[in-house]
Amino acid sequence: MIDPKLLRQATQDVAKNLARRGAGGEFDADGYLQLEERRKALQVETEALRNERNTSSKNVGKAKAQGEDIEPLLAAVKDLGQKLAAAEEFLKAVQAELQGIELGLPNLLMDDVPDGDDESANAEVRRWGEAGKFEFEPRDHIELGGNLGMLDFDAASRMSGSRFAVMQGGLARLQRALAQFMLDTHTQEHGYLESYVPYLVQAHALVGTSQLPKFEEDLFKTTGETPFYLIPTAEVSLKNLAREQILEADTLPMRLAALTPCFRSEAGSYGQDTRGMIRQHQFEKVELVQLVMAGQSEAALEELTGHAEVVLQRLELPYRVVSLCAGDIGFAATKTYDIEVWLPGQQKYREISSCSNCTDFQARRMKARVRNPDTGKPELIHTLNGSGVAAGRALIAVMENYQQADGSIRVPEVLLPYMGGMDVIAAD
RNA sequence: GGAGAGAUGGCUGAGUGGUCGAAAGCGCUCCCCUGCUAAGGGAGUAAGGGCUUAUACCCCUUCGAGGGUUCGAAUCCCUCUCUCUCCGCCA
Repeated sequence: MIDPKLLRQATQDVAKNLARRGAGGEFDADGYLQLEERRKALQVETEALRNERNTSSKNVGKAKAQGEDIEPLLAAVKDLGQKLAAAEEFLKAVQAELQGIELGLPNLLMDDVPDGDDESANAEVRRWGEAGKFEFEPRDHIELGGNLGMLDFDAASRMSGSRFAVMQGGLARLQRALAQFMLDTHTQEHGYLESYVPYLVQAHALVGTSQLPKFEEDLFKTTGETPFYLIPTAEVSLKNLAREQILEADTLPMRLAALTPCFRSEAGSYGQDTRGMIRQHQFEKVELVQLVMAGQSEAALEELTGHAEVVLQRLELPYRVVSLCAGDIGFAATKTYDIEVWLPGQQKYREISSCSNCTDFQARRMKARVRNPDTGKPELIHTLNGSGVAAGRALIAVMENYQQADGSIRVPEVLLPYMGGMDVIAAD
């Protein structure tokens, strides 16, 4: 949520910033200001009425204590209650309407976010590694996995439908090895606290991280009296650890990491990446989260992105980092770097990590604060997150980049300790 | 699933209809005292919002959540949620 104070004091500036997002940034500034005018009038009126009622009631109490006749006092406040109730109802409605608007507005963009409508306008920041030269025609992961007999989409679809995969044998182990390696790297070298967190959360947690109310269709939801949502990313669970907390300053920056499955309904992505494991309803991901003091989030974004890059560097996977343009950047982010890994089978760079600075946008929704040691006052923290990285996509990248002419897959050096002596994944 | 107990400020914990946003303690901040340290004395210390140039004053809200009774609710009534203990079941 954008700071409501900013929203009403610098409405046109906010509108201008949001407009950079194109389709996602619609904001009826005039309508908002009108509504805000009504809110102000109603709130002032309501609070004045409440003040009157409170004072009167106290006088009743005093009079009663002194044994005076309270009947005239009671008569004086008789119709106050009704007026107050009516005012409160109006105010509540206007506030709800305002909040609805506020919850639907995306975060303000940082100035250095490039202009543009879609991913074609994303700006490449840097490249690492040499996009694979093969002495043979590289296969994609679908063919590789199928030939190995370790990747089965048919079996998955028979029980679960499309966008699921079954992996077995060396491939299943390779994914586990990747996840372990990533988690170890981040916890042992980058200072992240390994965390096991709920995979099912309630709506308010998702409102906090801003998947709700706007993006409900992307989520899986359970039935029952209190519905649960399956987390689309561990970002939700990790960030909500700070929900409704006033953290001590010396606990920041807080670096949190978790390996979890992620569940996405992929509504609206019909026809995109229907083949293979790129876009699944369920996938494993190591997520990195940082909770920092305001003012430190810009540096933290660079750092966190670097942490994700280390994983790809150790795996010797070529990648590039792009800064997402205004039209492509996520709802909660003020700035996002995507890390795209080279996939020889597609001859393309594909997203494997997305690292975002969400400033105080989510913290405001979650009421996640820190006590500023200088002022003694609570202030909103800044939240950041990034994949470190998506295990399913890392598996694809390893398969395609480490494939050999005979269709076997070499195990990357850094994964050997996790593979129980297996250095090549080959068909039986 | 059954029975019982509970939910109050950063923490512990008192408070059963009216100057209670809330005793006391801990913690924290500042001051005093004392060679240092320890101990001691004093003062201050909830959050959110409104108004506002203002982090000043003033006002409103909040004692798990939501309803209700009342001129007035932390306190009474109803519903819900969560936590703890015991039993049952279970990985």
